[in-house]
Amino acid sequence: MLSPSQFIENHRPAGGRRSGKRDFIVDVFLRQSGHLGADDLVSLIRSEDARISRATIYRTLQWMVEAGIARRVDFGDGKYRFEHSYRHPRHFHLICKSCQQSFEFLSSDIEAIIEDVANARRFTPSESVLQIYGTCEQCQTGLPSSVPRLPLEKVFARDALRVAIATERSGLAFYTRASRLARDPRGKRVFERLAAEEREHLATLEARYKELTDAEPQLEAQPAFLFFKSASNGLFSAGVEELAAPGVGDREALRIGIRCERASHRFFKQYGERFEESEGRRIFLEFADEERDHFDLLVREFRALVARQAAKRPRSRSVASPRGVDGAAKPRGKTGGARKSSR
Amino acid sequence: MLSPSQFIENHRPAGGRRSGKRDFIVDVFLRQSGHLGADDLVSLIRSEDARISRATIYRTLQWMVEAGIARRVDFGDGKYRFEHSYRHPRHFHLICKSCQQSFEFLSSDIEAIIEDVANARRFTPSESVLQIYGTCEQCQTGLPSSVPRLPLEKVFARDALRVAIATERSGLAFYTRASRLARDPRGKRVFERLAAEEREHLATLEARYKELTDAEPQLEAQPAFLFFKSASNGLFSAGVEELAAPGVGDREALRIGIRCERASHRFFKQYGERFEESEGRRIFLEFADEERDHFDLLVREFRALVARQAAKRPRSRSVASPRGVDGAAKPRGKTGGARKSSR
DNA sequence: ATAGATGCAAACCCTTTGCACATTA
DNA sequence: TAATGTGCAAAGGGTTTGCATCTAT
Repeated sequence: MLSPSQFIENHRPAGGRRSGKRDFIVDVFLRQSGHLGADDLVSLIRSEDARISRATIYRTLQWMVEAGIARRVDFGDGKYRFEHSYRHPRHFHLICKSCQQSFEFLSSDIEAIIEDVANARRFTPSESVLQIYGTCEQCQTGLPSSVPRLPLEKVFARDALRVAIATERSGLAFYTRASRLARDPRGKRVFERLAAEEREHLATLEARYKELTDAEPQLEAQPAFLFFKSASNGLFSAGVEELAAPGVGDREALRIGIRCERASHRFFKQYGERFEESEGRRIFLEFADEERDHFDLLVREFRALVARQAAKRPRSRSVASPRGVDGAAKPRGKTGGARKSSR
Repeated sequence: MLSPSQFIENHRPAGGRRSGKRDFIVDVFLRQSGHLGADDLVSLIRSEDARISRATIYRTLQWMVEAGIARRVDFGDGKYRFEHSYRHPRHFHLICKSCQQSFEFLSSDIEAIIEDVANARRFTPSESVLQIYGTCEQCQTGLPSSVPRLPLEKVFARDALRVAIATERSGLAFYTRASRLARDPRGKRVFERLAAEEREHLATLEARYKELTDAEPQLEAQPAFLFFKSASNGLFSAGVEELAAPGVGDREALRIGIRCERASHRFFKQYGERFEESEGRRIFLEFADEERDHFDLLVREFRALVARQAAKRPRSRSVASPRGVDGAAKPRGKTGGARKSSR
């Protein structure tokens, strides 16, 4: 896992030269957790006993933003705030108008809609800002928060694990059911094998989750950071239901599995990649790889099944070949048998 | 329909006194369609040959914002812009970073998620800002837009009608199917009657849609303003599918209808109410009323059915009474028959 | 008569910049 | 030594405000 200084080194642009003051400012800044105004940073620096001019602070903030170390956010009150991106993914904000505190969250569903809207207008989005203004719990009740705020980094990892676990669970349900339904003995074995794998992964993930929450007892009580509603019941839930439909044979089951694994792979890859280096990112990317492996296995199996069926009934009706994990139709291997088809 | 001056009068706060200059500024401002910076408004005023000081413009803008005539928006480039709210509902923005043009849209799905997120944090939202920055079509292709931009007001009305029509269509499908399925002759008649009503309303809405688009040939080509994805296939679509499930009797059908009508009523009411006075708002609110009428009819019918069944089989298993249109359990009328139940 | 609206210029706030000086490679 | 970073103070842009002067009610 990246240390703060490695993080800075990775982002330091070429051609600049080093300076103790800048390093000091960056260091102080990275140690903060929330959003700072330029002025807040000046006071921080001053309090940590260093005499650095306001202009340098501004220039360093700009430097950090350009380097990708910091993000500039605008809460609409006429001054900019800055947040660092070290183990801190891009996100949206809830902003309390009365105490100016802010809370962070991320919603994959909102991001998906944003994509849709932009597409509909043929607009190429580069960055989206969503701010919910209002009154926070404390300002309303007057009571202090019952749970102290933990660093976002941990909550993020927790939520990433939760999403992965939900997906794994629904995957397990899917393969268990599919293996029960399967008629073809070879297909049955594949589903059983996948179910076993899911069970194992699930155990690993749950252990990791336990480890994380044991180390930080307050962690489970923290409010959510990731709002991945469409994924929160597991990306295979729909597939499980589809299995229940009458007339679903081995081939259909494979196809559904392929679709779910592809969707799942894409989901975890997409989010993993857009996150900053962090445990959450690692969880997403590792999981994406696993899903890709399952995907590949299922596709191989699908091809084999089609080949066997074609051998039995050479004139059977043609079958669409599953597309690759990234959506394009995969060039068919030498397995042969499947015929190109419409629909 | 409200005229601009009525609109202003409705918003004018008590206790102020009238002034020709302010009136003039407001008038000029309301005649604009996009977003103006304070300075743009100053130039506009100057070009319309009036010598009004910058300070007065700023003060009037503030006055309008407080009165609800204008909204202040922040595109993140260090200056505020203002948009009026006359026939112009709150919305989100797509902002082109290269030409600074902005495009407006509204998504009920995003707003629903925002609610969820705020709830999860026990945060009381008062206002949400969503801005998608990026590059617009023209700036990318270099070509001028093929369709000239029409006033938002018309696009809004068009989209409101589209949502209403989709709902009406799905409602028609629902009642047609339900009437075919119904066993009880009285239930059948009710469903038939509702299907007939839907057909009639649908015709009215479609005529209105045609009228609107005939008057403005470019209207249909305008990009969408309302992104009501979850509603765009009609709020009864799920209900139609549920009817197809095995074992759905008259009572279940009524129940599904009640649920759909309630959801539909709420949806149209909620949005209708939050829109500024406009044709779109009227469409939403009128439609909400219709849905409420259907809801009431179905509930009466449900009670009657339960009563009849109870008379036949006095010891039948108990049945939940449908809740009122606003979600709370309705106080039962004198119809009697239905027994309080769990579940 | 008096609260409220207007004009002018100055003040404000946050941020950027010009220029002389210091530092790093 | 040549390019880059720093400090200071001044400028910048957008917005607000104090105060004297009008003007509606």
